[in-house]
Amino acid sequence: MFYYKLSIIGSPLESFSYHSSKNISLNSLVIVIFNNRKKEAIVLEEAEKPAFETLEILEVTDSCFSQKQLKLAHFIASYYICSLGDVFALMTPFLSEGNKKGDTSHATHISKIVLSKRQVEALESLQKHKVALLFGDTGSGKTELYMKYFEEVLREGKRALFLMPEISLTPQMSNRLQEHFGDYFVIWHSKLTPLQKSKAQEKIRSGKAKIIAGARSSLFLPIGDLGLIVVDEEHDESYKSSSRPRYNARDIAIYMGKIYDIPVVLGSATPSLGSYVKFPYIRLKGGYFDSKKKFIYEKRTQEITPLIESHLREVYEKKEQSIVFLPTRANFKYLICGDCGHTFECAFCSVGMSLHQNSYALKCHYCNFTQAIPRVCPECHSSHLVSSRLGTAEAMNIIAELLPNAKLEQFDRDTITTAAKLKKVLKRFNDKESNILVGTQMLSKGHDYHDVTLAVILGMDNLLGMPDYKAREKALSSLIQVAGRSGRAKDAKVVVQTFNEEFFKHYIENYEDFLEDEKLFRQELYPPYKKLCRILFAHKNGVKAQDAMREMQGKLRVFPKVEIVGAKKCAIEKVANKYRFEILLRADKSTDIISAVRSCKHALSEVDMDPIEFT
DNA sequence: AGCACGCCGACT
DNA sequence: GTCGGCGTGCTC
Repeated sequence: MFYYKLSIIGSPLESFSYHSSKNISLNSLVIVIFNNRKKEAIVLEEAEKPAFETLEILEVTDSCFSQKQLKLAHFIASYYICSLGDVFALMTPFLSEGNKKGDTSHATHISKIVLSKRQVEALESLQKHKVALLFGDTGSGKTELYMKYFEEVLREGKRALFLMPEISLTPQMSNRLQEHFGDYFVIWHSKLTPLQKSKAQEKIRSGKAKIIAGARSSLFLPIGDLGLIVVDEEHDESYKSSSRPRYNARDIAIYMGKIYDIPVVLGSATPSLGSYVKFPYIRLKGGYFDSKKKFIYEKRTQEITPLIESHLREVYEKKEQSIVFLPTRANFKYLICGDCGHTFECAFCSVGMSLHQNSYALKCHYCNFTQAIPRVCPECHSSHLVSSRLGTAEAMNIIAELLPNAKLEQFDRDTITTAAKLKKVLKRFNDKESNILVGTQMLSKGHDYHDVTLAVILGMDNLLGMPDYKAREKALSSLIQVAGRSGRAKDAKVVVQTFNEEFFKHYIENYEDFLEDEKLFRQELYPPYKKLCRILFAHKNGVKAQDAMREMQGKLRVFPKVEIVGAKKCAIEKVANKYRFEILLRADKSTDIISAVRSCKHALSEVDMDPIEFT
C-alpha cells in the first residue's frame, strides 16, 4: 500500500494523508472523499503509514501540475500566508498525455512592425535585463514594442504571456494583437464562458497559442515553454487580488521570471514607485502624436461649473469631442437631511447609500443593498433632503441640460455591464456618433479616442484625500492617464478641478520628478522602503472580531522586528453585516512579517500582504 | 472554509 | 412536539 500527503484544492487547511494500492506520481490531480464530500486534491509527497486510519484515493486523473507550478504555489502559500490548496484553486493543470504531443512548430510570422529608432533602442535595452521597467508615455509606442518582442520570442519557438489589468475592458488592445498574431493569439480571463474557456485551454495545452493575453489568473495557465512575460500598466491596482490569497499578479510575474529564467517587462506611463525604485527603467518619451496640451485649473472639487460649460460648449460647437472624468458613480454619493443632518446609511454596511435616480433607488456600493429613495427624513420628518458628491449619472443630466443637442454617453460600471456594450459605446464615440463621454476610471483604461480635444477632470481632491499612503501616486497617475486620452491627434485642453493646483501643476509634465520626491515622502515609513501587512478580522459578532484581533495583537507583541502600527476598527467598520477590525504591521523585511504572522495566525484572520486598500 | 451536529426558544 | 437559528468543532 502506498501512502501520500495530499493538498485538498480549495481548502484553507494543510495536507491530509490518504492511501492507494497504486503508485501515483507526485503532483498528480486525484479525487478523494474529504469530510464526506468529493474533492480534487494534489499529491504532494509519499509518506509513511500514519498512526490513524486513512481513506483511499478514489481516482487518479490525467491532470498534473508542473514542477514550476509547484514551486510557484509554494512561494505564494508562504509569502501570502495561505494553504497550498488555496493556491491550487487558482491554477490550471497540465494534461499528462496531451502535454507531450504538443505543437512545437515554430511560428513563421512575417513582421509588418517597423519600430522607430527610439523604440529599437528601448527594446534593445529591455533585452539586456532580467526585469526591466518600460516607462513610456501614453502614445509613445509601447504596444508595437511589445509586439516586436513577442515576435522574437515566437521565432525562438517559445511563448509569451501578456498581462493586462481587466482585459475584458480593453477590446482595442485585444483586437490589435488578434489581427497581428491571428491564430497564435489567445485571450484568457475569468469572464470567459465555459465553452470559451475550454477552447482557450485546448489551444494553450496543444501549444497552438503562442501569445497568451490575460488578466491575473493567466499566470497560472499550463504553459511550459514560456519565454517572456510582459505586465502592461504595471501600476494598475487591479493586479492585486482582493480575495484569499491576496496576491499581486505583477509581483508574481517577477517571481515567475526567476523560476522560468526568462525576462519580465513591466510597462507603464505612470509606473509605481515600487517598480521605479526596484528595477532598471527605460524611458520612452511621447512625441508619437505631436500634440500639445494646455492645462487649466479651477479651484472647485467636483461640480459642473460655468467654466466647464463654456469649454464643453466650445468643443461641441467645433464638432470636436470631450471626455469628462469623475471618480463617483450614480447621481450622488450621499443623501443627507438638510434639517437635522441625518445620513442615509446602508443597513448592512457603515457607508452612505448612493442615489441612483434611474432606478429610483438608494444603493450601497459595498453590498448592493437597495431601497426606495425616501421622501422624508426618518428622524425629523423633514422633506428637505440634500444630495452631495456629484456622480456620473447626474453629471450627464446637467450637461444634457446645458447642451441639449449634444449626444452624451455614460461610461462606468452602471452602464457598461458587458463587453458588447463597451464595444458599442467606444464604436459610437470613435465614429463621431456621440460627442461627450462621461465616466469613471473606466475612461482611462487603455482606450484610444482619436479625436478628443477636451478632458474635464473632476474630483482629484477626493482621490488625494483617500486614507492611503499611495493617495498622491493614485491621484496623479489617474490625472495623467485621463489627460493622456485627449489630444492624440490635435492640440487639447485639460480642465482640472482641484484646490491642490501646485501639486498637480508641478508634476503633471514630469512624473519622474514626482517619483523622486515621493521617495523622500515614503522613505521612513512606507513601501517600497518598508513592508506593510494588514490583518483583517470580520465577523457578524463585533465582539468576536475584536477579541480575535486583541488575541493576535498580544501574540504579535513579542516580535521585535515587527512593528504593530495599529490595531483598531476598520475605517469602514461594517460591511455586509460583518464588523471589521484590523491590525497593521510594518517591518523592514517581509520575512520578519511572514514568520511572525505565520506563528500566531488566528482562525478569523485574513492576511493581506502588501495591502493597497485601507478601508 | 464548509458543514454537520446539537442545544434552546418560538410556535402549531 | 417540531422547526430553525447559530455556536462549536472537525475534516486524513
